[in-house]
Amino acid sequence: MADPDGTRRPRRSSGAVTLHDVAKLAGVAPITASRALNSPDQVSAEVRQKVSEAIARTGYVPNLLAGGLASRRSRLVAAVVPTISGPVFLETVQTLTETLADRGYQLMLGQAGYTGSREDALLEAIIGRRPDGIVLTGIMHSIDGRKRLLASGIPVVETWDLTPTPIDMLVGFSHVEVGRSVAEYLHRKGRRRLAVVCGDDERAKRRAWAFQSTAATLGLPDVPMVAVPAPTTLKGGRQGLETLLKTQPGIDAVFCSSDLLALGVMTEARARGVQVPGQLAVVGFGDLDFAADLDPALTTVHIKASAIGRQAAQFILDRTEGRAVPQRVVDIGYSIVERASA
Amino acid sequence: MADPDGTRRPRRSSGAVTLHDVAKLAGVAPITASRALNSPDQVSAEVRQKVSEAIARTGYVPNLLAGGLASRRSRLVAAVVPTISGPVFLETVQTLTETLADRGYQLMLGQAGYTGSREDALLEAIIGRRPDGIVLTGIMHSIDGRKRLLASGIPVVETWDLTPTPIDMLVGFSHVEVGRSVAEYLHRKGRRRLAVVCGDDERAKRRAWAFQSTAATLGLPDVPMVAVPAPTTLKGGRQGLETLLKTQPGIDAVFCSSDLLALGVMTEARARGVQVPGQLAVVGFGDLDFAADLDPALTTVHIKASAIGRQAAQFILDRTEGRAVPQRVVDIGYSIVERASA
DNA sequence: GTGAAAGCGCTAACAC
DNA sequence: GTGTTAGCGCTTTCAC
Repeated sequence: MADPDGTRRPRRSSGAVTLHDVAKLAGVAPITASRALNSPDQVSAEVRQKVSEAIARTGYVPNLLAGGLASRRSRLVAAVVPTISGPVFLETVQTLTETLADRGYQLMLGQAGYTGSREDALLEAIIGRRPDGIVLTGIMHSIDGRKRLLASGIPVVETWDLTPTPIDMLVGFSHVEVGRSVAEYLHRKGRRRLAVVCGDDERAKRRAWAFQSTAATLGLPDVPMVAVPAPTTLKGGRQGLETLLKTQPGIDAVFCSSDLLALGVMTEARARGVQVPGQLAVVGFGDLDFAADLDPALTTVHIKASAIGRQAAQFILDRTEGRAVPQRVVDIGYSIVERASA
Repeated sequence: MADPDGTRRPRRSSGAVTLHDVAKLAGVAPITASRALNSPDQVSAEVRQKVSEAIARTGYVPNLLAGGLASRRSRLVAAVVPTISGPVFLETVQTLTETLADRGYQLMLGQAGYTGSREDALLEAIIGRRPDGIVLTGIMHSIDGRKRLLASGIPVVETWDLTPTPIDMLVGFSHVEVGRSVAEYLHRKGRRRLAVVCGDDERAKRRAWAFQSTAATLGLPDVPMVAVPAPTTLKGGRQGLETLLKTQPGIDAVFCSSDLLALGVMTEARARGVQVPGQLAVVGFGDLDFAADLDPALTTVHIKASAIGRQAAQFILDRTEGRAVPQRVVDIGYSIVERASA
C-alpha cells in the first residue's frame, strides 16, 4: 500500500463500534461514557440519557476483552468437569451458570476427562484467560496442578468432595460417610449379602470401599465389587449385575455408584425375573430426576447439587467483589432418600 | 500515598509474569519472545531454547485477553444451548469442545432457556467477548437476535435444524422428515392407532405435527397428542401415557419426542400391565446411550450428534483460519434404529 | 532473523 | 460530575 507522506500506516481498527465512537456521538469524553455504563450513579442524568441514545443508535457492544485487560476483572468463571456427559455434575453446573449470569458473569467450561491426561493443557488455557474464579468438580490431586492454581492467584473452589487440604475454598461432602451410611441402612433393613457395582472413578471407589469396610464392621460377609468404566451407563449396570450373579447368586442388596447404574441393575434384574426389592434391594447415587419415577421407585443418595453450584458461585463472587469469606469450607451433607427399591 | 517527585504514580501491574519478563530473562525483545511462542519457525533455535527456559523458570502463562485484544482472535468459541440438562445436545457440545480444544480453542457455554427470555442478555455477553465463532443449538428465530449476530461479523453456525434462511452456516436435519418417517414406519409395522407424547419445544412440535399429518395422509384416524413441559423427563412420559390411555384406550403406538419420555411411557405401560411392543409400540428420539440397553430395547431416531459438533467446529475453524467454506449448509440426516420396542 | 514503535479498546489514577 | 493521561499485556506494521 502506498504511503505518500512517508508516515507509518497506523494499525487499522477492526471497524467495530467502540466506546470512543459512542462518546463522540454523545458529546462526552470516553471515560464519561464508560462511567455511564459501569457506574451510572457517578454521572448526571443528562449524560446517561445521551450515552444510552448513542449506544442504541450505533448498536455498540462493549469489548469485554479490552475491559477485562484494563480492569483485571474478566467477568469470566471457569468450571472444570470430568466430562460434560456425566449427569451428576450437570445440575451443579447449571445452577452455577445461572447464578453467575444473574450477576453479569459468564461460564467457561472445560472437560478434563476422567483420566486427567488433558488436565495440564486445560489449566493453561484456563489460567491464560485470567478468569475471576475457577470451579473444580472434585478436588485437584496433581501436585503440579495445585501449584499452578495457587501461583495464579485466582480464587479456586473445589467441589463434590472434602479434603483437609483444599487449595482455597471447598464445598462438598464426605464420600466415606455416604458409603458407611448406605451399608448401615441396608443392614438395618435386614439385608445381609451386600454387593457393589461401581464406576471406575476415584470418588465412587471411596464410597464403595467405605461401604465394604462398614459391612465388615457390622459382621457381614465379604462384599463383592464389580467395577465398570466411567462415565457409568445403564449397560454397565446390567453387565455388573450379570457378573455378580454369576459368582454370588445369593446377594440380596446392591449399592450402585450412580442412578444410571442402578437403573441398569434393575433392568437386568427384571429381565432375569429377580424381584426388586423382594429378592434384591437396589440403592443408587445422585437422585437424578428420573429416580423417583422409576418402577419401583429408586432408593438413592441425594446430593444437593444445585446448592453446591450456588455456594461455589457465592464463594467466587464474594472473593471477587472484595467481601470477606468467613468460612472457606462448607460440608453440604447428603441424605438417603428411601423409596421402594430398598 | 506520598509522591515526593511530583510525578504521577504509574498504574501498578498485576504482579504476574508477563512476556516482557520472559523476554528480559532470555535476553531478547518482547516481540521475539512472542514469535518464539506463536510462530517458532520464524526464530532461531537458540532463541527458542532461551525463551522456553525462561518460561519454565518463571512459570509464565500468556495472557490470552491481551493477546486476543491485540490480534483480534480470542480463540474462544461460544455455544448456546436451551439448557445444559437436555442430554440430547450434550454429545454435540462434548464433541465440539474436544475438537476445538485440540486446536487450542476454548468453549464458552451459554444457556438460553427454552423460552428465549434471556436470549438478549446472553447475546450481549457473548458478542462482548468477541468469540471467533458462535454455535447455536437450534436456529435463531428472533429477528433482533439475527440482526445482532449478523452485525457482529462473527461466524455463526446454527445446528440441529434446517432452514432456507440460515444466518450464516448450518448443520442439521429435517424435523418434518423425521416425523413423517416415523409415522410411515409405524404404519408399515401394522400400527393403526398412533399417538404422540411431545415436549413443549418448537422442534419437537414440528416433528409431532408432521407425524400427525402423515398419519392422516395414510388414512389413519386422528392422532392424539399430549404435550409435556421441556426439558422432558421420565415423569412426563409416565403422565403422558396415563393421560392418553384415559381418553384413547385403543392406541397401539406412541411416538415420543425424546428417549427419556419413551422410557417413561414404557415404565408406565409396565406398571399398568400394558405389553410393549405387544399391545403398544414405543418410539423415542435421540438414541441416547441407554436406549439400546432397555428391556425391551428402544426403537428410536438416531441423530449423529457427534458429527454435528465436529462439523460445527470445522466450519468455524475453516472460517477463522481463512480457509474457504465451500458449502455452508450440511444436512446430516437421521435414521430410525429398529429395536424391540416397535 | 530480530527489533522499535504504535496501537488493540478499555479503565485506574489522578486533577479540576 | 467530568476530563486528562497513562497504561493493561500483547501483536501488528514496518525497518533493518
